[in-house]
Amino acid sequence: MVLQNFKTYLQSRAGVTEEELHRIFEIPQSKIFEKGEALLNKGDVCHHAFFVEKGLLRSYTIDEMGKEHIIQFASENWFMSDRSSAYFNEPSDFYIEAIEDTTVVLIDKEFIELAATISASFRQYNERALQNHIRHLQKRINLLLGATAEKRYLDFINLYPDLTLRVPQWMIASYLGITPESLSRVRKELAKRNFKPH
Amino acid sequence: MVLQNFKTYLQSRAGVTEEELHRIFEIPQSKIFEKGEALLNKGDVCHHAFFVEKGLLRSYTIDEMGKEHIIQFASENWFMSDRSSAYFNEPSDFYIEAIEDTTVVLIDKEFIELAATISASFRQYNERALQNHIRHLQKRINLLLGATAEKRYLDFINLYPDLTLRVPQWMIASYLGITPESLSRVRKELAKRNFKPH
DNA sequence: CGAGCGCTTGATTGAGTTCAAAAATCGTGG
DNA sequence: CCACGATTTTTGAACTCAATCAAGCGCTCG
Repeated sequence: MVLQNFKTYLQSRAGVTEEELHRIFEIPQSKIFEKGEALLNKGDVCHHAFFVEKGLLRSYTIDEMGKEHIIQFASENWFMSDRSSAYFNEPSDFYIEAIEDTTVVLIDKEFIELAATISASFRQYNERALQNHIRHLQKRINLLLGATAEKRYLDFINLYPDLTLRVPQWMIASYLGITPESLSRVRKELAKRNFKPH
Repeated sequence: MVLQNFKTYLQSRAGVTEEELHRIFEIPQSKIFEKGEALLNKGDVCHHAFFVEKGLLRSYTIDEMGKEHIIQFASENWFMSDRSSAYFNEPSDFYIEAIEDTTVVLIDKEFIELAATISASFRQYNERALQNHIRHLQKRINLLLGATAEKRYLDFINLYPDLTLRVPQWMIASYLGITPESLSRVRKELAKRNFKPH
């Protein structure tokens, strides 16, 4: 059976037992998206959360000037979704796209509800995840309000050391809210000051 | 009885019935904070959500440079809390303070749980509020990533026309992530271009 | 192997900050 | 109710960080 990461995740993170797992696992479908392929387009209603079994996703918006702003990355064992769109059944404001060839588990509302019914600890976990999401967004706002380009980058590589290697630089720049050129200069400056990532 | 706003709110927004209201209303306490008084300090665990019955609150952080960054405002019929701190029982990263003399309803976990037990529609409403919060944070991140000072300000007065009049300008500037001087200039520029708020 | 994409580097520009000080507004005590 | 001190807002000038524009390099993948 594939989806080993997802199973392990449900057990170790969400506290779902082996037995519950069997009952839950009737449902989930997996799907492979190629590098560059879209999982969700602006204007579509988001019907799933995507659990990344293997690979790398990004979500992003495009503003009136045609510029991309990356909202989030998701590599192995992360979820990606447009919560607002899914919850309110509204067209999404953003895009979700595969940065690498990516295997995802499709998680729809029925799955969540079933899992929450079957496993109390899954329900708790889900609530916890929501709160964590808020905390994460809050922190990002704080960084954007106050921190310089360099601080934002340092925070990023600190928080997501694995992503730093896999995500193209211009996408990291977009996530940080700076231009690729600026990021290049920040990195140069850090290197000069003898900063070694990892 | 005071707390009329809170009652009306529960009925009209959260769909709580008159009958349920009587059972729920054993609990909530109200409290008055004077202008400038702190409702929550950094480092404290946040044990309540505050419903603003009358008045105006702000939440803000202070960064390493000693600069304030305003997270959120809350006037009548809004909630203010540090969700993360309350949920995870962690010391809060931020401050909550009264901008005007403010009457708040203190809402603790027991109240939420009781209300959710008694009223199904309250439970739904609460979930909805959480999702809305996420959507709101998301939007703010987008603005901070892409928009100029002017656009951010226009968005603000569009979203919170009432606050624009009651909140000191330097606080709005802090919320927008710009200096008071810059905001003053933005306003001047808008006035010159014959822009009339309201 | 060549075209395109991503990264770097340089020169220039510009939005917003900083510092300073004046003008306007607020609030509080007499 | 007025007056005075404090806070807020405005204005000006110099400066700074990051954006923009432009060009070149190197890699990859078709």
